[in-house]
Amino acid sequence: MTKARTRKGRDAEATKQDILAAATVEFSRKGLGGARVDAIALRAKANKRMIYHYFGSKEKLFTAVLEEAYGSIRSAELKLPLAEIEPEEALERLMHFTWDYYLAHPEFISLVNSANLHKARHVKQSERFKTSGPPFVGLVKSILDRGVAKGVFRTGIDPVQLNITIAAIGYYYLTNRFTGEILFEHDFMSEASLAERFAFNLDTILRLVSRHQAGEQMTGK
Amino acid sequence: MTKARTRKGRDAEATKQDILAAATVEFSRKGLGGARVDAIALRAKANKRMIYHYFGSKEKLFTAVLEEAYGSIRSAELKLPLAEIEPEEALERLMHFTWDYYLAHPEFISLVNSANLHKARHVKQSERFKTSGPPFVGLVKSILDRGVAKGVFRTGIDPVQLNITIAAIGYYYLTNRFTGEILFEHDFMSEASLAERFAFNLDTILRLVSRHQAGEQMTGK
Amino acid sequence: MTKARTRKGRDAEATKQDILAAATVEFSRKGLGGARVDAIALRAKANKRMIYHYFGSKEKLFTAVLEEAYGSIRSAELKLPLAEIEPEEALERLMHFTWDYYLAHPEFISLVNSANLHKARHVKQSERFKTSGPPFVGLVKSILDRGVAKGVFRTGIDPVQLNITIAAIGYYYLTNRFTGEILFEHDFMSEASLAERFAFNLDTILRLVSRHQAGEQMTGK
Amino acid sequence: MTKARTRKGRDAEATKQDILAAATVEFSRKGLGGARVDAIALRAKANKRMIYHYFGSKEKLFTAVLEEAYGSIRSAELKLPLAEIEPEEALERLMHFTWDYYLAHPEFISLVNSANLHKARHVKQSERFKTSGPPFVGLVKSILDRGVAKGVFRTGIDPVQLNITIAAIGYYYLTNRFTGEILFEHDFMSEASLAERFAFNLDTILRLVSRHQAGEQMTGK
DNA sequence: TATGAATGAGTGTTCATTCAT
DNA sequence: AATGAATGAACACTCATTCAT
Repeated sequence: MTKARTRKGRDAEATKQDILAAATVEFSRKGLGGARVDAIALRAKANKRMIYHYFGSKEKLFTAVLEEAYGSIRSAELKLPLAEIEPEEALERLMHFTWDYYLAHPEFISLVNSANLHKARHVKQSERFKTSGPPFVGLVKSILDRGVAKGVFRTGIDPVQLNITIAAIGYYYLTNRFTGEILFEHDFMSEASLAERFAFNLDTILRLVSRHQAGEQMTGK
Repeated sequence: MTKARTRKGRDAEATKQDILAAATVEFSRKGLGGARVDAIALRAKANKRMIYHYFGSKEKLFTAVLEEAYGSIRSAELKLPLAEIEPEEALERLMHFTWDYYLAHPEFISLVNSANLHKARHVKQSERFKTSGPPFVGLVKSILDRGVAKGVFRTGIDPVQLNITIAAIGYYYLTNRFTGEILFEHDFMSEASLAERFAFNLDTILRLVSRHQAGEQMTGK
Repeated sequence: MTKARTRKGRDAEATKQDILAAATVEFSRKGLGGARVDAIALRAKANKRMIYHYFGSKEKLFTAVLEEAYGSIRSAELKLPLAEIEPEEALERLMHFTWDYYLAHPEFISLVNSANLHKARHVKQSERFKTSGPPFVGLVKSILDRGVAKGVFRTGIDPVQLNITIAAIGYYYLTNRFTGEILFEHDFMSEASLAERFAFNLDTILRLVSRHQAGEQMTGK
Repeated sequence: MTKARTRKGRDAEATKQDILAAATVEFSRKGLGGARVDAIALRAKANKRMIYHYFGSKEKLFTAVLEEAYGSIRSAELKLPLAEIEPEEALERLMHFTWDYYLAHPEFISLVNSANLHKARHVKQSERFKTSGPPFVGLVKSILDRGVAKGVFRTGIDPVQLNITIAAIGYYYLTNRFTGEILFEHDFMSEASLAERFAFNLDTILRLVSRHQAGEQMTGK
């Protein structure tokens, strides 16, 4: 309401965002090499020239897309109210958040793959990544610390490794689901399959961090 | 005469292998969209026309590369003498094999990423994948079964999920090491880091499958 | 009120002049085809739209630049007080003026080259060139006439040809100095080289017009 | 006859020459910035891709054109049998050659202008220019020396300056003929005008080098 | 079997110019 | 009078693929 913009193209910031959104889709679907600037312009309903006006080049646009993508998950993560709840539940919530974010933003996974295919060259060039503020691993570390203090988590668990493992067991399942479905002759994306996978992952992590192991199965399906 | 003919035939096969090897490198480094047929021909020291002669098109060459890559890891895996050893050690050996294979064949990881970026379209088109024989999950399943029978592993563990997790915790660490090193401000590829990661992964899996949990730490660093 | 209006009017004229000056630089450096409207606007610190407002198009701006350039040398030439001095010295002064003007305004030479690359199409379209007043050749003609009357210059010298030659021997040296320095392995722009060239040119012209030739060398180096 | 080439495009050297010839025309007419690669390909009846295959880039093609252009005039000049004739006539023949070459190859003049507009950057990059062999100024120098020895030419004339002046008085007239015709209201390219100009130039040079001056006019029209 | 030459359809990028305010 | 936003056509250059031998 407040933003009674013309919406017919004369809004610089809106155009820029349209391009960024379109580029996110294209890059995540085709990769950096396979994405077409023309296709991005078409999808953004913007003139191709505007892409160069606002972003300079295809590569710089890719960098901007990565900045946006990492920025989004980061700020969403920081909004999680994990400090106020018990460490066991906080860990579960964090895993839920990660898993749900991957499911809601499949383009994020593809973009991370693309970024790494190019050895994170674009991320390294970025200014915005340099000022990324508090260490990424902070959330997990504080949960671990609180769990140890409470006596429910083991000591000596490296928060970086745990962080990576939490990401890995969700990420890998989703990004490689296409070859996975062929190799394992298993449906990866049905609601039941997704629930099953999340439960398995939660179990994996809880067994990894718990001080005492509670029998055959720790979580119900 | 026969010799000359044989030599010619061998050269043809050698050319084909050269092209395949060169394509493997190019596709893994640049992705399908970023790889260049010219670059592959140059690297293979073959005439570009030979690529079309032997493989038909860039996409079919990519398919052939994937077939070769999956075939290689598969046949290496099948050579593992796991049936003859205790299940606990067999599991550890399987994890070692997976980890070492990823380290020795980084192009395999990139190719799997590329295959999935394209929704495994090339894998689906392949004839050789259809006749891939015994289910991929067989190894893990038999180890699990033997461990349960022996009383050292829990019952009810899904071998598919376990298989995926074993792959995930190694694969993710390696494929995303470039962005990982920036985000976590951590060296991912030093010998110590690699050893630490493997130990952590082994610990993760052992805690996941074990019937009894043995205190604070199951494996030494 | 009047002041404000006047100021605005002045700013408009100033903007126009800024654009013209910037365009002169760009066109002389890059040629018509190589000059960029953006670069001209940037250099003039003016909005690109102003170029179209004041000049209509890139080509018309080029025409305006040529008009300005020719107008400047013309009016400077007309200010020379050659009628009051002896013909020999007048000729030398005219040559000095031409040479110094070329040195002080290297962009003029480039613009003339560009104008001729386009077969003087822009000059022909110009209104201001049509009303260029007295024939260009007048100065040289009157000097020649006075020299003949005084008995120091030969008769029958075509003032048009002489005019062209005076321009040629300075112009060519300067405009082609870059390839010249390579071909002749000779420094063209040092103070000594410039002085040497001017002396040679003066000698050339004096020998051409003089009635009597005075031995081995007419002018000192 | 010996070259029974297919002439339907399968001759690499012929294609290369066609491109070079077409580029010479385009660059001389439009300048480096104004020439279009498409237009060159069209004129050469070659595929645009071939330009890049053989020459690498537009700029490198421009360099090749310059090399060819300078090479041509140079080798033509070297074929002149000037050593066997009297110095006076040799000088006249050299001037004739220069003048005729400019008339027969107007593109050469334009290319030299373009080369200098870009500060001879392309010439400097060229390998072929570095091995240009005997000094360019040699012809004029040997004529001057022989004239001095014979007693018909003055001593102390710098062959470099003379060389430049011989080129200048022909070159300038031709390259700037378009603006010249407007400024001087004079036909520059009629047969009579060309003859008049050459006579004037010959007179200029002969008066410049001669030991004794022979009255009002040295050469007949 | 092998290859150098050739190509049409793109591919990222830039241009002079116009629109809307 | 002045300007930031936008555009379509063109630009230099590249691609996967085919031709001719």
